[in-house]
Amino acid sequence: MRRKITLKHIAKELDVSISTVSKSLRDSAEISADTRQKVQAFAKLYNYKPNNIALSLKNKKTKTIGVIIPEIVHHFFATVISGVEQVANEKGYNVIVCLSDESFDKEVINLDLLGNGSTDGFIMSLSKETQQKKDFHHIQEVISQGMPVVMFDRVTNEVLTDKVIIDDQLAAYEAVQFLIDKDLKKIALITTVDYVSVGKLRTDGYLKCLRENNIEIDENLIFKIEDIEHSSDEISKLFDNQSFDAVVAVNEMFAVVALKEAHKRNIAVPNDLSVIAFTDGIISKYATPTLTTVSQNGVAMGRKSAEMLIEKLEMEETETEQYRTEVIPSHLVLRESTKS
Amino acid sequence: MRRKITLKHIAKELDVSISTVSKSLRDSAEISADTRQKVQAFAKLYNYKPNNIALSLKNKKTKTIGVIIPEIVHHFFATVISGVEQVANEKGYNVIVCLSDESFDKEVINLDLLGNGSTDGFIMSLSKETQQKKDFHHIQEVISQGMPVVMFDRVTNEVLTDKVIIDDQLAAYEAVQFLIDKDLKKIALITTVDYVSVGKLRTDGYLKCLRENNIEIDENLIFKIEDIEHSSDEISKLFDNQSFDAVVAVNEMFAVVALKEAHKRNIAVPNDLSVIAFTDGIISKYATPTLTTVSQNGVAMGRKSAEMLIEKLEMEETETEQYRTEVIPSHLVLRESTKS
DNA sequence: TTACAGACCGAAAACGTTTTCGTGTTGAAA
DNA sequence: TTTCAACACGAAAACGTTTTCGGTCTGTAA
Repeated sequence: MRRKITLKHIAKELDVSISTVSKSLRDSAEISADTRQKVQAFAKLYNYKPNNIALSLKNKKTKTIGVIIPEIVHHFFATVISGVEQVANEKGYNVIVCLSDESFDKEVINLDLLGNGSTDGFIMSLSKETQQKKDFHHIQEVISQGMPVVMFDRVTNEVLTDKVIIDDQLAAYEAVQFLIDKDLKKIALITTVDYVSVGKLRTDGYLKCLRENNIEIDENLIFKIEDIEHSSDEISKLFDNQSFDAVVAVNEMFAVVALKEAHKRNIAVPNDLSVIAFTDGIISKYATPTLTTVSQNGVAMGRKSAEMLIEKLEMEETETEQYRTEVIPSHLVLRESTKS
Repeated sequence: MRRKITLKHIAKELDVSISTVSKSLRDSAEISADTRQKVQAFAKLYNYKPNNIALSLKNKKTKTIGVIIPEIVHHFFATVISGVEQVANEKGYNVIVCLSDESFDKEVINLDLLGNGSTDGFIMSLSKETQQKKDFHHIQEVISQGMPVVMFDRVTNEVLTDKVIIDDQLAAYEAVQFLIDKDLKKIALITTVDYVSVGKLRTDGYLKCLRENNIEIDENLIFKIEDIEHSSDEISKLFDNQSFDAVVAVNEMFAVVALKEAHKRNIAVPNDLSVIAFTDGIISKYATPTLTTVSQNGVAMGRKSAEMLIEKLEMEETETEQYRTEVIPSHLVLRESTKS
């Protein structure tokens, strides 16, 4: 097992100094063409590659960015990582992924661990628990130590960073307006509990749209679901007790469950019931009928996040503390679950 | 912006040597209780944390493992990462993720990049292109430099490593046998082109089972699809030209497309047609009807891969070159697309 | 008083780089 | 012959750790 070869090995073998080897490999004019050529040939032969760790230590840059997300088994987050990876790759960065599992403590641990030199900056989306606790000291901490942070999707205004979001409120507004334009008035909303920021915003958009269309808000049509596990029973109850001609769900799963419930009760979609889901993921494409959704372009969010972070990283330390919030456009993807 | 504090800073501030600080923090008996206490207090106050990069350089260990997968926007791979992350976390390792995008070149680049000190070992699943080219020199390369590699799912026998797989052939066999036991004889197979190792194995299992049940093999019922984009048209053709009473698909997407095609033609599932898919992912759960699948426990594969890799990493360098292949059990998850 | 043990601490090397600054040699110009 | 520039290379510092090996005290026993 050939061990990794270092400058020192080459130097000893060729009976020159380490400096000479280093300079030769970087084609410094300081070194004679002869020596340069000899060193380069030798290096190539033994497949020399500089040690990343040593470089990181020297340059105080790791060329890696840390991504901390609640979970990866979630199509949206997977697409975001994919986007991050694309531009990271283009710009010569590595991506190190950590999962918070929706836990505040794990988020703290991850940030702590990676914050000590492992990465140059962070891209993150808050865990549910963190959003609930409203405790952001760990994020503040890494920022105050000079690490740029970009937050996406689940963000907070209590800490100054760059942000990448979709305009959830507007998107919900537009989805509801779309339904109203089809002359649907009794629109149910299946959403999450309020502390999930995006759930809250989408609910706000829903409310705002109804209000502006002078449609009375029926609290019974707003259904807050805590966890996805029991969503089926819960949604069944909604169908039992209420009548409505459209449903907006804040995620795909809720929407599909509603779809199935309608199917079970012989309610025809989209003729008797229209359904719109948030998050244009894989489920929507393969549901029966396919789901009309609000696109939530994860790849674009990931790309934009990475671009913003890398820009910060490579900016001369001019210290112009400017924080931007980028809004990724979203639009309705029309499919079979709504009338055309 | 407080910059990161180092041993040197503490040393200067407290007017002792760096060695003393280092030893104090590790509670060495060499240092007087007084000094120790003072240093520790100071370190705590300024939230000192040792620099990971410096430690990596010194210890020649990074405590990170590299994961290289074809793509992440794919539920199965996401679950694998999740599994890897779980045990990595337990054992104090970080996970750095790279995507090959099914490209041989990107696989080489990633391996190359991370191989130079960034990670202690690799967990990977081959890209399609790599499987096609059968060129594994890049993997051989990192191995010969002393980095352990664990391959999962898409593996090759042409390079000696630990492996984690499911017995694809057996799983396919069992799925087909299940259908035969329900008295279904005309069983179609929707699979991928042969160079994808798992597609090949599943096809083999299908063939073997038919043979052993003395059912004549009808080549027209074996349908190889190159890419998922045009699968819809292709599968439609299959329905046009052939008649069959069951379908086995090597992935969820193919299965759902078949489901929809049947729906369109008023073929009742499961009464007139049974469908079984490979890869028990999120689509199967939400399809209509829900899909009976061969479970492919990604989390378990990820966990096992990580365990094997870390074991190798922490093994005394006894050089007992033993390579194991672990088979993750799979089983049928019965849902609505097959008769009970 | 001498010697020696123990307690306490610091210098320095090592990990693998890059880069600055010297230093010695050569050749040509004065 | 002297001087100086150009050329070719090496020594050493720096990044932040850990650890080995000494070294300097103080106090105690011989």
